[in-house]
Parts: sequence; structure tokens; C-alpha cells
Amino acid sequence: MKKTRNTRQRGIILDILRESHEHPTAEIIYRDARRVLPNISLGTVYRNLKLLVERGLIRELNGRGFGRYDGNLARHDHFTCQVCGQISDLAASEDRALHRRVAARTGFEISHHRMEFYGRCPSCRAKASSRARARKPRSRSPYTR
Amino acid sequence: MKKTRNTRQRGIILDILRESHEHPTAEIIYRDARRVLPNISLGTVYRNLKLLVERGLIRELNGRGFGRYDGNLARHDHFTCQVCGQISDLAASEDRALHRRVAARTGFEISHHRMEFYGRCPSCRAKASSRARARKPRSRSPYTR
DNA sequence: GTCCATGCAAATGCTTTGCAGCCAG
DNA sequence: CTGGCTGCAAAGCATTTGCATGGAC
Repeated sequence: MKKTRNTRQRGIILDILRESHEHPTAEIIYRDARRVLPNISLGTVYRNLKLLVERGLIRELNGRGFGRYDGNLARHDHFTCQVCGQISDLAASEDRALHRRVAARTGFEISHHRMEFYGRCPSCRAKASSRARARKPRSRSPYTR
Repeated sequence: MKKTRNTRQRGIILDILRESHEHPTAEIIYRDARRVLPNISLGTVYRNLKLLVERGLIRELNGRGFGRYDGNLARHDHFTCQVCGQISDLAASEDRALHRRVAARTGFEISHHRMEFYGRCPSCRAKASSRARARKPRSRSPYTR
């Protein structure tokens, strides 16, 4: 494995990720890092995020949208609220047993999985039901042949 | 829902997606479409992919990398080989029961999930074991505090 | 002192958009 | 006819990269 140096920039980026539960984007990490190191550049943030992912020190989420990162390495899943866009952590629902089952069925050797749930979070459900109104039936799509 | 017309371009893009099991990128769809409609533009491909996703006629994969699309709407998961990059379909491992369990535990209302497995496919496993050689112990990372 | 990492800015590459003409309904 | 669609090209934007300098070890 290539040799790396332990720079201030790198350390700060890791700190931000570990202290945040927000699954921040590169841009957000950049903004936060600038509060400590006003001269850090976006390029450096990207370079380090990439390196930290390769080293397995952080994870990259690829559910909704572009590059969001996660400093929480404990096995866990994610839930994305389709109304407000908030991403929450979920305790892992399953793991080894699931992997074994799928591997046995398919012949793939499974190292890990990524599971993302989508739906509505409690607070968006509440808001929605308070203004529950008009309901149109969904029409048949024209492309179904 | 907005009104849409049924154009040749749109139909061809849908056909390509439905006939392919390769989870093609926009670029690949564009290349294929040009064999039938040499003048179709990349912009049109993107516009239609977006529209078809909104209409629920295709799915967008967001596992590894950028925009890959899937014309197979049946509930299924994906497996990505980390060696060769190939993406395979897997029969869905679970669904309603899992959603109910997670919903009960968290209070989220779950509409669907996305599950991606990562590891090595049978053919890459075979290749790897035939040249199994040097094994270096992984060194401790310098960033673990 | 070495050579990896940084800052800065230019470059890339995927995706989106504005616009005038086109064509499905 | 009407207004959604298309091709084309320019624009957007997130991410990457080249280069000279700086700093970790």
C-alpha cells in the first residue's frame, strides 16, 4: 500500500466526518474545514475524501444524489425521506446470515452490501396527514405495450 | 400528471432498456439508439431517461458510479463484482416483511428499498485463485486515534 | 533532504438547458 | 393547429488534474 503522510488537512477532514451524523457532501466538508483552515482548497478535500475511502476510513454513500460521505464505519443502513430529503442511520438489519444465503444461492462471494430504504419520515407523515386532501387515481402509462 | 407524447426516440430508448440486461449508461443507450435513429442527440436521451424514471417506467441504479439505468421493473437487487465491475441481477431477497420490521422499529413509512451486494463473481474468483500468491499483512492505518 | 500533499486554477466529463424548428395527437 | 419534443450547441457543476511550492518524516 502506498505511503501517506498525516497532514493537518487530512486529519481535519476525518474529524469532521467522524463528528457529523449528517452525511455531508464534499462542499459542506470544505466549508466546515475552512473554519479551521481558511486556506484549504476544494481540490484537497476531494483528494483526501478519495484517499480516505480507499483506505477504508470513511464510506461513500451513493444512494440519493452525488457524493455524500459517512464517517461512521459501524455496519448500518440508511433511510432517505422522499419528502424532506433527510438521510438517517439505521441499525443494520441483517448481515452475515443474509450474505451466506445470497452467496449460496448465486455463487457470488459477498464482501458487503449496501441497503437504502426510501419512504416518509415520521415528521413528514404527520405534516402530510394534516393536510390530506384531493386524491386522483393514477392513469395508465402510454408506454406499456 | 403532465401530458406526454409518444415519440419514436422515447420508444426506442425504452426498448433498449427493456431488452438489455446490462444496466447501460446514458452514453451506451445513446450509442445503441443511434443505430436506429442516427440523428438522435445525447440531450434527448437524458431528457427521456429522466422522464421515464419519473413515470416509473425504468429505474435508475445508483450503486457504484454514475447513472446506470434498468428497464427491469420487477423487484430485484443487484450484485456488483468489485473485480470486473459487472453488475448482475438478483432475485429480491426479501421485501414486505423486511419493510414492516424496519418500519415497526423506526417509525418510518417505507415505500421501497435498494439493496446492492458487493464482492467477487464466480469467474473472477476462479481467475484469482489460480494465481494466488504473495500475501502481505495489512498495516495499521495512521489515522486511527 | 525527499517526495507526498497542498493551493490554485485550468481542465474534464457527465448532465442540463435555451432556442428555433418539428411533429404527434 | 398546438404545445410537447427534438437536435444542436452552449452552459452548468461536481470532480479531477497539472504544476510549482510547501511541509511531514
